[in-house]
Amino acid sequence: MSSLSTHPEFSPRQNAVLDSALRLLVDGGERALTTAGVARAANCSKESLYKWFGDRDGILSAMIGYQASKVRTLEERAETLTGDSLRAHLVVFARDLLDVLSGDVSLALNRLAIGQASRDGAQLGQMLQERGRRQIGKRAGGLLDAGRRAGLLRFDNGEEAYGTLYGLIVTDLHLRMLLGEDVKLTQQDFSRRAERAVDAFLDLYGTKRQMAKP
Amino acid sequence: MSSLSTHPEFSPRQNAVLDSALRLLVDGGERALTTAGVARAANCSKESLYKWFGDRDGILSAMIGYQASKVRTLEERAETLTGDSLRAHLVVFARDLLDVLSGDVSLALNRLAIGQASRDGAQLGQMLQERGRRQIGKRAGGLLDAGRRAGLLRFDNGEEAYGTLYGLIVTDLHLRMLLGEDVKLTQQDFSRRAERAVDAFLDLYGTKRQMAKP
DNA sequence: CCAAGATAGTACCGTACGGTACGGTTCTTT
DNA sequence: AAAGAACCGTACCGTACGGTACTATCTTGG
Repeated sequence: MSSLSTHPEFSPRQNAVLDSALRLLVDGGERALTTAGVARAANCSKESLYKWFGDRDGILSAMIGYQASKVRTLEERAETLTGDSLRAHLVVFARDLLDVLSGDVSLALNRLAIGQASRDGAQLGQMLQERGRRQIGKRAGGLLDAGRRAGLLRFDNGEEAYGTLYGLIVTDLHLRMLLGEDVKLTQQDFSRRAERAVDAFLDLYGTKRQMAKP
Repeated sequence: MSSLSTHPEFSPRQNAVLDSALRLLVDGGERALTTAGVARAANCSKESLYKWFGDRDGILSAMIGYQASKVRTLEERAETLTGDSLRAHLVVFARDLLDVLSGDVSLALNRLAIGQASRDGAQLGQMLQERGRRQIGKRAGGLLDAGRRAGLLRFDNGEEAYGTLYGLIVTDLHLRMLLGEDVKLTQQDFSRRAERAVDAFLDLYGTKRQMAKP
């Protein structure tokens, strides 16, 4: 039970502790994330940990909230869209999405939340969903809406269109990385993957006929 | 360290034990999967567990191998393909894929493997990948190849085409379910989702022009 | 019927971890 | 400067779990 509702957040000192905890989680997985370990890594006492975050679950929640607050999705202004600029914006979005999903902190937190999903009624999973996907989904939604207003895209259901775009970009890559597949290997392919996905998406939802691949 | 290579598998009694263990895992998550718990649920002694499976990790590996051996992907013969029958086959495949991914045992095992991914060098994750996705991917590959031979599909890279199909079908649904989102809710949408995904796929890779949605 | 192996049930051991308590030190406030 | 709060470091407690040992029971083959 942590207060993650409005914007109380935490003090700089507490954020530093959360940073250490994230580092610990990334390096050693959940098994390494013991209260004693966090205290040692952050040079703080266990007593302070329990005072600040309540219990271990409170630390986990705080870690997710803190990380989400760090990864602010930059809201880009996309006016005067042309077919080419829309495609370029979409490709950038796709690359950013892939970069976020393949980040070690993101992967570690997703693993953590998935591991706890059957325990705590998916509290952490809901947080990740809310703070992570909703955020980046909003950015994509804005982009898609702008494309539609410019007459470049055609769709009725924005959520569905975004889902399609997401699926084309990510496919089963996220799951494979979560299962432990070497991330470095897959990262080399990101640019090509982003472009192919966007091309396919424009094939499906674009109003202008895309040029066929040779 | 378990011997999962060829086909030694396990005795009926041991399979029954693995069944109990899977039940336990599905009901209570990994925390509930203690050696004492498995022994109690299966009415066997801990000593037998360690004799048969070596250690706790051996039990986990055996569970994955056992479950994979149960879910045999039926290899369907798809000859004399027409445009309609190809679409029908693809829709069936999509539904089957969604059903498999949303199965409680599948979700529990994926959660388990993901939770261990940072620990054991992704042993379990590799097993799941190998036994799970490769299997169902082969079925899809056969279907796609048949479609291409019949002149109904056009693609150079079968893996890529399958990846696109997978992404269109699943999008981020698998991850959401792994994070704890209510599965029953999403299951209602499976038929529609399967059809939409296949339609989009045929839009991208089909040779005949699909009819536009009204 | 008996010996030998396998297994269930239980008791036991060591360790690791979540959570609490406490003494000593530093920082803040008045 | 004194008083008080915050905090670090450590010690401590209870429990839970992985793994082992032992005994009683059951099965099986001669």
